[in-house]
Amino acid sequence: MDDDTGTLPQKGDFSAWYNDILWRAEIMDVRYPVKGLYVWYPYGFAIRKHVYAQLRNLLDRDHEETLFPLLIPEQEFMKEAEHIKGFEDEVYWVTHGGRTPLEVKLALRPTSETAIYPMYALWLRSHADLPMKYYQIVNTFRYETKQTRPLIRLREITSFMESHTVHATWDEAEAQVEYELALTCEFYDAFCIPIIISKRPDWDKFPGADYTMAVDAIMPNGKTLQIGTVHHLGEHFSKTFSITFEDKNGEHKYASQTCYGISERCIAALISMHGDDKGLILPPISAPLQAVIVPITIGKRHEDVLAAAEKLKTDLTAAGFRVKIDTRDMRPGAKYYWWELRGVPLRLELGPRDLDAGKVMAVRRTGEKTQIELASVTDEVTRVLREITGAIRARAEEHTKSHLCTVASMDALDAALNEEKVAVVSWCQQKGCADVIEEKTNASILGTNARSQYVSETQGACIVCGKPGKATLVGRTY
RNA sequence: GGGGUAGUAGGGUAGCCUGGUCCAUCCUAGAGCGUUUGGGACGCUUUGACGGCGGUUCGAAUCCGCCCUACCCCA
Repeated sequence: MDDDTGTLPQKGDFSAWYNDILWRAEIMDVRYPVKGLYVWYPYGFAIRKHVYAQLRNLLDRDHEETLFPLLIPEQEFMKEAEHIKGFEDEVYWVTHGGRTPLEVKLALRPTSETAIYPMYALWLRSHADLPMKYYQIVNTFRYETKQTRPLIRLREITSFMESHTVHATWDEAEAQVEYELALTCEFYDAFCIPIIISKRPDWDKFPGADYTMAVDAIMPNGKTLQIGTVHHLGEHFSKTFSITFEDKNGEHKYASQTCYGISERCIAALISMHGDDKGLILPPISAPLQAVIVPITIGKRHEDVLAAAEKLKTDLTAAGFRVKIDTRDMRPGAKYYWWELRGVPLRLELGPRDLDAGKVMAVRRTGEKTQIELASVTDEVTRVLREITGAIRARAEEHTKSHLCTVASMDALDAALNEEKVAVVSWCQQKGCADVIEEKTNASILGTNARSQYVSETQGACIVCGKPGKATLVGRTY
């Protein structure tokens, strides 16, 4: 393959690859003239639609979807002290209605606790109302001061799923945290994205939470991307917002709460984890088009081939697949590259030769090329798409496994990080030792209590002070 | 938070210091016509820009001011 034909940067240059593929594959347009705000192209939005449909399916098992306002009055926003401290530098304020200054400033939600919880206080009366499990998928605004990146660090998060649950006891809320972590695992597994769950250190938890469980994925360059969080809020917010209920004995008690969030970073992970030098690779469940039919129309067989392609499309569509025929006036080769860039999992090439043989050429985005019988095409496509999903998952797992290692000294940690790996070290859980680790390695403590099939819980001596420590993830982060 | 560099058509560049053109230029970019079509075809025709607002000037992509945006470095 000629070097000068591929214009997409190699995936090894991940940052350039990522920026380039977003517009080449028509996912996001970064040219909107406000910093940190980006535009979804229709193709990108179609991917989003399928990803979020899956998220809704999972949540709808036992949550209910709702919708709260974008604007939050200042006095509500300012109620919970820790929460304010965490967000006040990043809040956009609406100060005017037309030309009239507002008496009460209105915050554009950076997250919705302070919009939702005053209403929860009104809605919750009795233990019979519990548990309450609601979620919404909305945009949120944060005035990011660090460098913004499409889908990753945004001033308008366009697709923030936030779940807010209320429970009678702290233990029930804790069980809910576990349940939502399990949902997250299932969600990411559907898109073949390996994740690592860990408990964030205290200084990195959500402002106003008892503790934060975070979900990270390892990007191609070894940096981690936080793609989900579940927070146990304890009674911080219920005390502030008077979210109380009458228990069976008639006593008034504060509720215990959780919140849980996933944003369009999940799509950044989807793109980054699976794509290659040729472009996107979309797991079939997320692909706007699961198969594209490229008719090879030569000479007088035009009509025969097109008719056969139409029938093939009709059969596959009836079987529930998302399929399109590419009838554009382009050479077939150009179409192949076009759809490979956009990550379509399966290409079906249908020409006169195939037609005579009663077959169609099936080319997988993951590499293999086989002939399948037209007579049993829906069964074959079902099987092939399942195998493609399996191949994508295996590749992602291999990548994640190869970017993780366990080390026992600062030097080894530094070396591992420079090899673009995430490391597991023993750490005594003292802030002082964490500062030493973070400063010397220019990396971050991700968390403890790691849960991953790739990381084993180990006990050992803290790599800084030598006291007994716990297995802790350290990595460079986005 | 502090500092630096930059913004020219769909994308990429030159021009700017030293203000003055009828056509600036390159492309896997756009539009049109024709010949093509089993892994990125070719010919011809053609469109299109100086980030925004204001200032200086007979005249501004070029000089000045403010703003917006992007990228890089340092905390």
